[in-house]
Amino acid sequence: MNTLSEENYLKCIYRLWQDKGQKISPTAIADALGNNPASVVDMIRKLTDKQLISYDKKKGVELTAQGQKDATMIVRRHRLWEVFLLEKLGYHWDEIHDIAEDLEHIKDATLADRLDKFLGFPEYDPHGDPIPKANGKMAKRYSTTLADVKVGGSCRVVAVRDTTSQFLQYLQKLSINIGTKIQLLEKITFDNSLVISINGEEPKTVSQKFGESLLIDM
Amino acid sequence: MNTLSEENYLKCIYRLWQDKGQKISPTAIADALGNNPASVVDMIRKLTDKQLISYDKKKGVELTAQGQKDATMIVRRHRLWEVFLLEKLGYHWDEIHDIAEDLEHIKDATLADRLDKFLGFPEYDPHGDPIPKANGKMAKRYSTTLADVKVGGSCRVVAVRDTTSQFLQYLQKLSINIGTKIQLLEKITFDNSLVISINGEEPKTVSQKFGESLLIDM
DNA sequence: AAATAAAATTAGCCTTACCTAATTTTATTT
DNA sequence: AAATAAAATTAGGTAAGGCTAATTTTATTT
Ligand SMILES: [Mn+2]
Ligand SMILES: [Mn+2]
Ligand SMILES: [Mn+2]
Ligand SMILES: [Mn+2]
Repeated sequence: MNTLSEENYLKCIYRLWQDKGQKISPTAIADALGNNPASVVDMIRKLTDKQLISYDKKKGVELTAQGQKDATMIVRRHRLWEVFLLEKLGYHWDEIHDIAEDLEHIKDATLADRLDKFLGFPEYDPHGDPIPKANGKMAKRYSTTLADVKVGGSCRVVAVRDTTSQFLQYLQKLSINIGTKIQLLEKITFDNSLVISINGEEPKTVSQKFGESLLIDM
Repeated sequence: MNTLSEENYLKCIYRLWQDKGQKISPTAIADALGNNPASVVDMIRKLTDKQLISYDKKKGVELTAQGQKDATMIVRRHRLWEVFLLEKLGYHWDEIHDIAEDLEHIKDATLADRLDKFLGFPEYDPHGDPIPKANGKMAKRYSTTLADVKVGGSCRVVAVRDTTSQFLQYLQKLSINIGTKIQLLEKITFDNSLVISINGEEPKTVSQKFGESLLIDM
C-alpha cells in the first residue's frame, strides 16, 4: 500500500503525463507539487524501488503499468468524492477540490465502488473531468478550449482545465457553468483577448489564459 | 489545528474518561492505543503545551475545556461517517468503524454539519452511541448491560460497548441487532454465564464478558 | 521499614518526508 | 569550443511520531 505522499506524487505524475504528454522532469514535478527538486529526487528513488515509476534522464519520469493503475484509482476516488460533495452535500464547485484532495486517500477495498453505485455511476466529475471506472477505463477527456474557437463560432462549456477557486469563482461571477453556451464575437490580435457573449448576453472581454482554461464542445 | 496523531490521542483520552471516569494514566493510554508508554509521555507533553490536556501525577490526564471540545467534534465526525457508511453505502456494522477511523480526520469547516443534515440529523450511530450535535450536546449514553438484568427479566438491545469485528460478527451469528429483544433465563453462578432467549427462540448460553458488552434498555 | 514490583520518565535511535546549500552534470549561448 | 546557465544530484539537517533500553519514581508486599 502507498503512503499519502506517494499517492500525491503518483497523481501528480499522472496529471503531468496527461496534460502535456511530454518528458516529465524532476523540476516539473517539484513545480507542480510546490516541493523542492531535492525532495522530488528522493521520492523518485522511492517510487522506482517500488516499481511504480521508471526514470531515465533522457525520457524523464514514466509510470509503470502498476503505477498507472494506482494513479488511476486515486483519480477515481477524487472525482467520485467531488460528485458526492457537490450533489449530496450541496457544496459549490470551487469548494470541493481541496476536500476531495484528502478524501481520495481513504483506503478500503469496496469504498470507491459503493460510492460509485450510490452516486449512480457518474461519467464526469463536476469540473467535467471523466471518472475512471473500476476497471480503469473512462470516458473521453475534452481537449478543445475556448481559445481554439473561430471568431463567430459558438460552443458549449464541457469542462474546466483549472480548478483553483480563483478561476472557478471568476466563472461563477460571469455565470458560466458546465453547459453554458458561449459565442466568440472577436479576437483581439494584440494579446489574444477574447470578446464573448455568455448565453446571448452583452459582450464581455476575457484573457487568452482564461480562454485556454475553458474546455468546450463545438 | 491538530494533527492526525493528536486527534487520535484526544479521542482516546475522551473515551477512557467516559468509560471509566477514573484516573487516566500514561500506561492506560498506551494500552488503549497500542503505543509504547514512552511515546505517550512525549504526546502528553505536546498536548499539555497546546493546552488541550492537563497532567498531574495524582489526578492523571484530563482534557481541558478546549480539549474536550476538540475531542467531541472528532467523535461527532466519526459517528456521522459511520451512519453514512451503513445507511447510504450499505456496509455492515462490523465494517464501518475502521473506515470512520480515517474519515473522522477530514477537516473542513462545514463538512460535518452538511453530512449531519444529509443524514437527517441522526441521534445515535449504528452501534447505539449518541452523536454529538454541532454545539457539543448529545443524547444520553446507555449504561445498563445485559449482565445487569435480573433472571427472568426482558430487555431490548440499544447499543454495543465493543465495536471489534469479532464481537459484532458474533452478534450477527446470533441474530442480535440494535432493537433485538432478549430474555434472561438463567445465570450460571459458577462463572456468571448467561442463558438467554433471543427474540423468543431456543435458549443460548453466553459469557459474562459478552453480557457486559451489550447495552440494553429494560 | 525494607524489599520488590510496577509505572513513569529519560536518553538515544529510527523512518518519513520535507528542507537548504553545495556540487556535479547537462544544455544553451556566445 | 568555451563560457554560462539551468537542471539534477548529493550531503547533511529538521520535525513528527514512533521505538527500545536504562533509569528514576511511586506503590505494594513482606
Ligand atoms: Mn491528495
Ligand atoms: Mn475535479
Ligand atoms: Mn482516527
Ligand atoms: Mn460507532
